[in-house]
Amino acid sequence: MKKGWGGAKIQDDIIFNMFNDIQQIIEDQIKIICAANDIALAALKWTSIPFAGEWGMATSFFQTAADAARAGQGGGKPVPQRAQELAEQVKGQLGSVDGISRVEAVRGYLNVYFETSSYARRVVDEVLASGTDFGRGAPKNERVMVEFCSPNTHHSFHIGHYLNAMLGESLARLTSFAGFETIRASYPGDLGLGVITVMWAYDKFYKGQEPAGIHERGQWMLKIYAEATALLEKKDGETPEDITRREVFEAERREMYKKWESGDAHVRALWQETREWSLAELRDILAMLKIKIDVWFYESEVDEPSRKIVDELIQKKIATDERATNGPVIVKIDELLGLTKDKYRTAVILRSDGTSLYLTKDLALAREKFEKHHVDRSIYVVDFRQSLHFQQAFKILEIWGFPQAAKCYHLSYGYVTLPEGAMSSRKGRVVLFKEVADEAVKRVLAVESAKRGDIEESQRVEIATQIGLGALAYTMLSTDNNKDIVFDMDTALSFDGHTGPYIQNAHVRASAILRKAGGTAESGQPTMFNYSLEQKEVELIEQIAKFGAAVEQAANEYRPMVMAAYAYELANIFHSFYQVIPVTQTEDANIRSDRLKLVRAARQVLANALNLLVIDAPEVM
RNA sequence: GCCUCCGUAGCUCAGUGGAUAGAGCGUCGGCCUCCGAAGCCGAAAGCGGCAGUUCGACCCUGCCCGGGGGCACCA
Repeated sequence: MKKGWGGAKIQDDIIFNMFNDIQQIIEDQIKIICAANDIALAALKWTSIPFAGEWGMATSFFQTAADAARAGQGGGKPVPQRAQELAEQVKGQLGSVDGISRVEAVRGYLNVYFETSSYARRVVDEVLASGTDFGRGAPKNERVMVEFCSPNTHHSFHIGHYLNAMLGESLARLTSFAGFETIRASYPGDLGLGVITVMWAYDKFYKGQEPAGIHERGQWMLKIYAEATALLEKKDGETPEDITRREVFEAERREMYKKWESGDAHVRALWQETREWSLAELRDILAMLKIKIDVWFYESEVDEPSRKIVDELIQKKIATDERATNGPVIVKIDELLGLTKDKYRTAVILRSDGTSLYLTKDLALAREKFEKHHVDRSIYVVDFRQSLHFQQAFKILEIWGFPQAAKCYHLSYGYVTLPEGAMSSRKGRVVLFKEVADEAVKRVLAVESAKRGDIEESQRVEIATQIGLGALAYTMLSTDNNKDIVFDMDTALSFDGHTGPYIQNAHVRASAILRKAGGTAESGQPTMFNYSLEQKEVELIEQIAKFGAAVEQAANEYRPMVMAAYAYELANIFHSFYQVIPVTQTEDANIRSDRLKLVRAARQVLANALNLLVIDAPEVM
């Protein structure tokens, strides 16, 4: 396990969690054989056999051989050679096991091949019996809160916010599916200088001119922000008049900030109105993305209560009060921990003027999450620039005495950059999500109309929306979160290859086969698989069986990308299967029935995986 | 200076302490009288550098080189 909480290490053998009874029998036998031959067996680690087309599990004897060599045993032979001898010895003495077709010893490995028919039956029947619950983890008795989708108000929703939303929602679906009780929380930043800047410019230059549409208004506010920033910014070659004007503007903005803080009725009303515009846009986009936030924390509502924790931290000798000398209240984290090098450094938790900071609020909010919402694990989906902030916050929570601090996790992610460089709200150079989404749907619709003129228009639009958003979602989730995503419109909206639509298309093809076969034609038949399965069938069944392990890994490591990779792999195998394995045209009725079941199972797992990626699974496209 | 993330094929990205390092795009070459070609099959091409740990390192550790981010009253 690379990341995530300190839970149990993910075992490779979870891949075989449907068959761990068989694995246990083999393991017990190996132990008996080794004991009988006076071999000190090292811990057995099982992996899947890395050769396509055959299905089984493997373990190596390198560690056991190395241990023996270190102990002066093994006759001084090279480790690989000795490992091979051990593998052969075990193979020779292993009795026949029900469900195992054959065993081989190769290059230090013991390969145990499953008897194909019985495993195919188990996998396919399990999927069909569980349906949308296939792959769901057992209840973990822990409550997880995922805080995500926390844009600042008074700006429009851009693709950076969209990346955050997709990461958070996918992660929430993953933790929930893996068995954790999951709460989705949003924490919009609805105060601060950026907010005041927009209000000032609106009030002074644009009052009452706002467009009616939710998104038009959001984009319009972004334009105002960029304009206001330009007006307030020092520039080269300013005339004295320019400077005077700029200073007057700056004074007006400061004045408005003060009025906001003192609760001035006009400024507060202006704030409420403009703030609501942003929140309305946010709610609209969340609805479009099928994201339901459970708990809303507004920065403005955390601000005042957060100051109360400062006294407590001073009392507990965690914080140092320097206000007597016109200083702030600080926490000398490194000093408290006795660290000599700069690591967590010193954090300010209250300005010298008595106002709170981002950190103050996050500390107060964390306590509320723990005490009021009884959160055991707290995940923050916030970009990587704030990693020091969260390290400081988590460390202070730990010193403060919250055991949950150990289970706080900052899911950081990289920038969404444009081919021409970084986005910048201040410069107004941002790619707005709504524009991209509209363009995506438009492009898909063009393809759709050309290929599927037979589908009626209203349905075409619906499908195009599913495919367009699927392409965007997959672009966001298929790169690991610690890397920047270069957002190129043509790449993000491509529908070929390693994309969301490719996976959706596999689901569509599976649906088409089942449709053609006529509903549940195969459902009354017992699952047999008592014929010689083709390589692509075995590969497909194997990938289906790995779904539960992928869910566990993605949830445990907080990495939606793991699920994105799994889903692509499954789609890829299905497409290959589709190409070479006839299903509806199979003459043998029993084989046809089994293959239909396999297709139904594959479609189910594709749908389950897509759902975890916040992507719809259409039946036609 | 300190902390942190990153460096894998021309480009964008996966991946593993051990059996042949995988995809997509791009390039080149095949496949629609056969469940939909948003597809399939094939070819060329790769682990930044130097040490160390280990039976075994692309993976772990240290250093170096190259790039991003952060470092007391922004969020």
